[in-house]
Amino acid sequence: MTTRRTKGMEREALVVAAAGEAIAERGLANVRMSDVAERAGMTVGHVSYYFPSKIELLMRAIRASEEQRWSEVEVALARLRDPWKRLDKLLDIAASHGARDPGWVLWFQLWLESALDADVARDHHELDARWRTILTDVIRYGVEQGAFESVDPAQDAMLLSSVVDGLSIQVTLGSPDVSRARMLKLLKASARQMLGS
Amino acid sequence: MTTRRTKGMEREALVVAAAGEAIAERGLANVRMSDVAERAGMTVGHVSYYFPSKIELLMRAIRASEEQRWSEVEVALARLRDPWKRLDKLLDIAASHGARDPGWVLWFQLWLESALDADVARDHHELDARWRTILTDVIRYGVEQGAFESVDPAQDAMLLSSVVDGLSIQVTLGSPDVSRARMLKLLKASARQMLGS
Amino acid sequence: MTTRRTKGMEREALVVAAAGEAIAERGLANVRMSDVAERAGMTVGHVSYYFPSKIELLMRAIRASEEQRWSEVEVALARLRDPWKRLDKLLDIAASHGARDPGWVLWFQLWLESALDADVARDHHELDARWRTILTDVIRYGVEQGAFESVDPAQDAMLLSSVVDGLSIQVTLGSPDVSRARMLKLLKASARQMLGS
Amino acid sequence: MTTRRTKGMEREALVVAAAGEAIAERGLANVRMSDVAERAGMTVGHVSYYFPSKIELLMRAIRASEEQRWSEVEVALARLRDPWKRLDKLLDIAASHGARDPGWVLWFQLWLESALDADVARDHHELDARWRTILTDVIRYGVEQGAFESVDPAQDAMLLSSVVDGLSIQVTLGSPDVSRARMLKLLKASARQMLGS
DNA sequence: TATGAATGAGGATTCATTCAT
DNA sequence: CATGAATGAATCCTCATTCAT
Repeated sequence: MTTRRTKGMEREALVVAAAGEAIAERGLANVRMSDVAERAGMTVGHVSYYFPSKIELLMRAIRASEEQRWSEVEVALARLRDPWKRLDKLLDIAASHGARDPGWVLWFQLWLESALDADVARDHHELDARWRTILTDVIRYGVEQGAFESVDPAQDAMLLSSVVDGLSIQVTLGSPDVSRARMLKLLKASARQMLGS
Repeated sequence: MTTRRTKGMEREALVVAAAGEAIAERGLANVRMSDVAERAGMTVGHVSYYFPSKIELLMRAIRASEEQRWSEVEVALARLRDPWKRLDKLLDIAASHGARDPGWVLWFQLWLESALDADVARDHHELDARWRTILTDVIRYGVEQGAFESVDPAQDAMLLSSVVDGLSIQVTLGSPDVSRARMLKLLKASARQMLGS
Repeated sequence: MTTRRTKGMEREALVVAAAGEAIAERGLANVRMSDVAERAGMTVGHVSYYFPSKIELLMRAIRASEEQRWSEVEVALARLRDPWKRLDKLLDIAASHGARDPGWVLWFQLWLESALDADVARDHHELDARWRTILTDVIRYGVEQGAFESVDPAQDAMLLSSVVDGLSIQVTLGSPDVSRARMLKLLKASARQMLGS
Repeated sequence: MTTRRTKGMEREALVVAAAGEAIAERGLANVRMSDVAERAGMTVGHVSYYFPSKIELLMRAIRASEEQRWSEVEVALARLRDPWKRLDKLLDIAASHGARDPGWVLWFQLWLESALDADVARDHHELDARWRTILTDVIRYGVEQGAFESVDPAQDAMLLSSVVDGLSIQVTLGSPDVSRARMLKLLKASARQMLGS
């Protein structure tokens, strides 16, 4: 049963997804409303009908991408009881999945735009804080379970997520020096040194 | 004595510097040839005369910015004999100097463009490798002096520079959670844990 | 008792009124079907359902506005027996009521459109002639009553209504030189010089 | 000798003239930048190069049209010594020259826009005041020469120019009741009644 | 009747680049 | 070397109108 309402929402999500893909591939500045429209299988006018301004559409796209990854994390972590496995899984999901990882390219975009526009910066801080909260929670869980040693979980999360960012940049850019496998090894080693008892 | 040649080079450098500033402030996509021209005190036509294409100008600007920071590093490190002081100084120069640090905004731009364009990616790797080489050399020097303990200086440089990147992103974006002072403290602590004997 | 028919007519009138207000405030060219719809408390689709074309709606709006003022005149004049009072009252109603008087802004619009479109010009002449007829009748009434002296009432009406137009333009545009009060004084003085015996 | 500068000014004037014609013929809202460009024999981009916004171009066009008529008046009046001839000549130039008189259609446009936009209103008042000043000066000249009788030349100018406006509207709209000849006769009669001794 | 999603033609504006001077 | 007028393609956005529900 396809009511008008659900149809509208489906198409809206379609547009957001199309925009996300396009930005990850070509970069915000090079994405045309017509590219998004074409990808979403509708007319330019209609994309504008949903999203009156280009920047608005793009912000939505980035947020949608992150929300999807968050729920992925939630599902994955809920299954794991062992603190180390839980942490490893989180790093696995959060860190870049390889050259041109769309999610990470969106972050590159977000960093740049945040540096230029205060409104976007607010959005960035929110998204960023969310990831750090997730990591902090995982660390706290490990401490509670007696598996991790951490005097300041929030600070450790900050440091660890910085390493995730730094190495993911390399991986996303296809650095010859850092494969995804090596990145994960380094991340896990860092985590063990930081939290291991 | 101002020959035609030196005059030409001066103006060229002027244009490159102007472009760098403009990109750091407004972002590559929002910089117009006329912005650059205005900043450099010349006409659009003349900027085009020096740099036939926009993208070429922009790449030059980023490279010039980095080269300046490298020579800054070279001068500063040459004066210091103590390995820890040398390392601290390097981190001090390399890490972000605060919200909207122009040099770091250019890196944001570079990461993004590298993800989208293979030619730019090559340039990025070169610039990035250069920084890592500098850090590796500093670590090796510390090991030679008996001050640092490092089995794999290149790998430690990779990890440490990742933390620099990750935290500098926060500082450059004016994160309420990471001031420059706190970032430097965290960086030094990380370095000590990593290399301290 | 609200039959389907009366309900339809009510809503149609609502749309026409909304259109009139909108045009007076923003000008025909800047009025969107959606503006009218919003004002009338219905959807764009529904406004289009009543008025298949935009121009048609707008013409209707102007005519409706004038018809309302005519009946206002009719009611007011019927009560007055004294020729001078009747003339003064007519001038009072017909002349602009101040800066941005909606009725007069619609006339500005009508003059412009009439100059560009022969169909509209026909409508304008009709509306304009109607006003002049009303004025001519008032003058004739004054002559019959022995109060006015006029060899050619139609010509006097033409002249007097020209002054009304000319001064009302100033008042509607908020000219610092002509307040509504001063305009009325000038109008009455002109009338007395023209028709006074 | 065609320098770059004079060439630039010529083309700018060309654009302004083209815009004026186009607006008078089709109305501001229906004039496209491309219409103006085509008329002026250049590209749309170039018209925008001279006039960054449409409204700006249009204001310039109206002002240019009036300035031309003012200098026409100046030349014509300078030749005439007789006060009545001078006044008649002014009315002759100022009043509408027939159906669709381009200058008057521009005034229709100006009245409308002034009612909707305060910035335009300021411009209108300035243009309008200029005409009234010219008329006032002509009346004062007549009084000085002992030919006219006027207690308040400014007020008489206001009234007379109102009649000019009111009748010119009729003539410009091709009213079957007012030919240009009849308008001029009425205007001169009004002037004589108002100022005649 | 009433809705509002969808269309698609079109318009203003921007801007890198060229080129005559 | 230097200018800046001129180009014209490209792009975002608007909006009257249609039509399935």
